[in-house]
Amino acid sequence: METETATNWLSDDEQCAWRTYLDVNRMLTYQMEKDLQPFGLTNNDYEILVNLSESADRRMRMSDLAAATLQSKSRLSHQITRMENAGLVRRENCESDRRGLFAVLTEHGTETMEKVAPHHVASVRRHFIDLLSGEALADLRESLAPVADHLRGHRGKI
Amino acid sequence: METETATNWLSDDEQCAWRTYLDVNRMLTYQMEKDLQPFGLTNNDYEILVNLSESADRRMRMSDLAAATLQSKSRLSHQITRMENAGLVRRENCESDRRGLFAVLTEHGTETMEKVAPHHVASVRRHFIDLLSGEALADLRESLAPVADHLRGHRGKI
DNA sequence: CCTAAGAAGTTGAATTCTGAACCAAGTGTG
DNA sequence: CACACTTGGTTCAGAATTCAACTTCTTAGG
Repeated sequence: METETATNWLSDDEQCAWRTYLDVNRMLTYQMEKDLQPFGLTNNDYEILVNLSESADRRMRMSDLAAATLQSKSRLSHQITRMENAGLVRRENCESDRRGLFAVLTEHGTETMEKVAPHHVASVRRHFIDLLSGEALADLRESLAPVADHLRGHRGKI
Repeated sequence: METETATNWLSDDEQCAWRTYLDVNRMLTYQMEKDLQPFGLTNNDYEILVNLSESADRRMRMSDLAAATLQSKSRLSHQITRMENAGLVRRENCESDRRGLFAVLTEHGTETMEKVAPHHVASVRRHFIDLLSGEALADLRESLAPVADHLRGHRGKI
């Protein structure tokens, strides 16, 4: 009597879709990183800058920023230290909760963001957005949104 | 006279699609990593194992493996060293080109692969494939394939 | 042949990332 | 109020990654 459940392997089509997805993923990340390099920024740096620049007062609590970027507190702490040394952000105390800190975009950080953003958008267009039809893009969003929701609800679980 | 070209910012829809894509990307990577952890493997480890196990004689030249996984030679070298220490692969000399080395799956590597693969497939299904309809999956593949081709042709360029 | 150029890999130092341990400050409960 | 518990964040040590030499072997030219 078979107790082990037979593995539900991926069909050829599924396999192919999955691999394509993985490939795009990796190559796109790689390319974005390359396109950011001339400006002395990494993908991580840029993501922090985006998050801060879109927040009220260009500031975010460390833990919110960590959650938003799906990084560990530890990693974010290091990351912000580096960006602080680069003059892009600074840490500021939180009045209402004295354990807390804000990461705040500096003037230089803001300028950097304004300078780099157009190039980054161009890069995103060139290597992704503009290669998809409007319909394909809409489909992509609709297909991926439930996946995103699923994964968001799954944080930290097995 | 304006010499600078106005930036072609992303529309709301484009922005949303792009962010969803990025989010799925990050969360999915994270989740795959977590699901592999109980087996003592990382995503990188697993990818190497997949590549090797699908190759003739369960072996690949170091540089081919590096190209296939989009890693630098250096990184792959370190990675293989680690996996060698874990008994998953071994290095073997190449007869026809004495500079060359093969990374070869060991018996233990093969067994590990056989043990882990079903769980990994289940994970891929649970967090991605099974959340998409067959049609969505086909669309995804068709949409992403040109992106993959574009990026493949772009390796290393600005 | 002999040499220069290039390809295959490795190595080592500097940087980044991870995970656990830690400190300090807020929260809630009897 | 005092206690334990949680939350916000940093720090340290160990592991992984990057980057720039460096070694060995191959190949192409003269």
